[in-house]
Amino acid sequence: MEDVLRSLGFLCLGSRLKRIGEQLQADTQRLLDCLDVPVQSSQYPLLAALDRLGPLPVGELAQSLGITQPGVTRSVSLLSDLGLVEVTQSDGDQRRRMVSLTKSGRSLVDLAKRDVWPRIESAVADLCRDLSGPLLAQLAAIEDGLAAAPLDRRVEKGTAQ
Amino acid sequence: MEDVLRSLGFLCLGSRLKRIGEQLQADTQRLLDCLDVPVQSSQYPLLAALDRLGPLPVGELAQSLGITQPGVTRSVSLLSDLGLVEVTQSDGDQRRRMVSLTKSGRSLVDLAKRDVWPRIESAVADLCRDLSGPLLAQLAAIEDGLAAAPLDRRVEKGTAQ
DNA sequence: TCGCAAACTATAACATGTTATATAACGGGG
DNA sequence: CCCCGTTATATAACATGTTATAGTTTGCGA
Repeated sequence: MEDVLRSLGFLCLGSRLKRIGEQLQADTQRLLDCLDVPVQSSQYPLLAALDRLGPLPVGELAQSLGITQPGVTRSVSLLSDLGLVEVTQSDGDQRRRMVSLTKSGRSLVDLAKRDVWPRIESAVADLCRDLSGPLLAQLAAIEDGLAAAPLDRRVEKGTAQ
Repeated sequence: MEDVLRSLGFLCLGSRLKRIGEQLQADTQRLLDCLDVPVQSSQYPLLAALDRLGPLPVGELAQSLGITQPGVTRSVSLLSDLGLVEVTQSDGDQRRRMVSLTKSGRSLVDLAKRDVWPRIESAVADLCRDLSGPLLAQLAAIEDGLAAAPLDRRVEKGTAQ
């Protein structure tokens, strides 16, 4: 069965990038499920942003993640329900709501940084190893690579080094 | 403001690909809006699949697009409401529902193939021109390129050649 | 040939992005 | 000093992907 998105080349590049991204996130999610962490893979960028940049107001968090403010507001309230982040207003400006990691969020991030993220990163790096040449060829290689061995199968290989 | 996804490199590649894909689709949507076509950019792959492969049952359509069957079912019913595709059961197997372009869908695709898709393709090709090197570098170049001149600004340049 | 597992599609529930808009707080100019 | 535009966030409505599951047909095998 012909892969139409691939055949269309540049024309539907956006759809194709989204499709590959979803595949990667789904694979990552399976990894996380095995490791018994209670957060969707798509929430990690937000946690990583707070880890790297410290407490931030909603708007700046949105900017640093490259998504819109309503998206951040929703993720924050989700993570807040899970007890991983908290929202305070201590600042002088009552409009701004500072988002920060809770103790529990801090622990999760520290654990992830030590045990989980390196594995994921090495699995993805393994997938992308030796890629070169035009973008579309690299994308095709990633798709083929994921089809041949999903990320979870690349983790052990990656950490064995 | 640091771009966290970019800093994280391979770790959040999935999120980053999705973000770039969404950006491309949004830019494409703006192009389509100018040209007064009544369909979201994300529906074009389905129409293109029917154009390339002819009438297909829902399941094969899903396979050729690399998305799940419920996603196709919903898009088909949306496009069917717009009168662009139709669903028939003529086949021997009563479980299968063949999806095909209507006359109106055929016209839209023909028009798009002649007037719209070449412009989009050349704009994206322009964006990706001269890309080379490691994947992450190419992605960064695409993001920078889109920030500097969104797709709609690249159309005239592209068609002028 | 009857029954039941497999195959195909539809539906429900959810995830997470978007745009548009409402609400509340800030702060400058008359 | 108050009004009003600007800024920050929340909410609503929608788009479109997913997984899980229900409901029909089909067709094989006892």
